[in-house]
Amino acid sequence: MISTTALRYFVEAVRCGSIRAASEILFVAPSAISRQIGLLEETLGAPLLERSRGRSTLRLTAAGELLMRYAKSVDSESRRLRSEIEAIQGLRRGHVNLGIPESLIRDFMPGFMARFTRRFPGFTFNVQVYNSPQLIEMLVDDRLDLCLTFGNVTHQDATIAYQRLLPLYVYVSADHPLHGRETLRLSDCAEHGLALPDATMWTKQQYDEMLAKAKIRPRLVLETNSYELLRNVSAEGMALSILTPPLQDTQHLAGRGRYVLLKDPRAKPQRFSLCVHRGRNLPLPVTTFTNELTAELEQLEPESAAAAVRPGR
DNA sequence: AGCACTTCTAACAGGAGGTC
DNA sequence: GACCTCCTGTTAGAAGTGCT
Repeated sequence: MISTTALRYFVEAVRCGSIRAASEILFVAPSAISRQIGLLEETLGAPLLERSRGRSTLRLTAAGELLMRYAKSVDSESRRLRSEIEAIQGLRRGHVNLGIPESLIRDFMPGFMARFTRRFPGFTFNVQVYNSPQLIEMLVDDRLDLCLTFGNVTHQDATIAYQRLLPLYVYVSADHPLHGRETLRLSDCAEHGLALPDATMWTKQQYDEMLAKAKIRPRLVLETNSYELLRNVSAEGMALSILTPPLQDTQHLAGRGRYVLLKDPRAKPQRFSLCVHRGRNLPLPVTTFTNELTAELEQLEPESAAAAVRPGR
């Protein structure tokens, strides 16, 4: 019998590329994950991962590929089961108070909500757009049912329903000298103008530390509390900006520029989380919405999605 | 070569469930 | 309720690997 915990750990380790990274997502020690995967291998009688110490990433064996396929089918079946149970319960109406950061206004959320309301036409929404720390405050005050945030969630009354780590990218306009590069390092950006978040944004401190560690004093062209503006001034060629990739690999999100992976040891990936109020008994419609949202987010592969965003129109 | 990062193993702790 | 067993977690230390 395959343990669901072990299967969840295995999937997360594969998704993160390392047991260490998975342990941060799952909030358990790396040894616990290693042992669960070891027990899975013992149960199935075959190695699932090609491990190597150091900084190389985990690789799936043939048996591991089969198990990943099995895990996806289990996930798909459980969603189908949930859907059928919802149909039995007649769950087609409800209201959701949702909080999202500005960067999701055009990336992912509109498409997801449209798909969701096609399935659940009786649902209505109130969507509030704020910075991540403000969203958490609103969540724990019960002004929101759930919220999506970037950055570490440290509030003791907020609990994380889903999260993943997103690598950092540099947004480069079509006519910029760095436009053709496959990857960039922080030192590559040093001689170009940068547009960065201002002090009201939680990412400012992270970026400041990152640039300081790289011994780079950026030529700051613009500071703002708007990620949309950061992206748009970069698209116009005014400056480079450091951003997370779009969650959805739609061409139109690339605009006039492209996202180039920031491949630098000092560039730590950003945490992207779906949060709910700890201990709060959520209404069934909100739980349904949360489950659907989580399921869709889990289907997304942000790194490949970002790589797929090619130089645009 | 030294450091940082990672995985693995052993020892131990605590919770849940079963039995008396 | 007390005791036992099993499961799953943590911590500490060893050892391998990659980067500078």
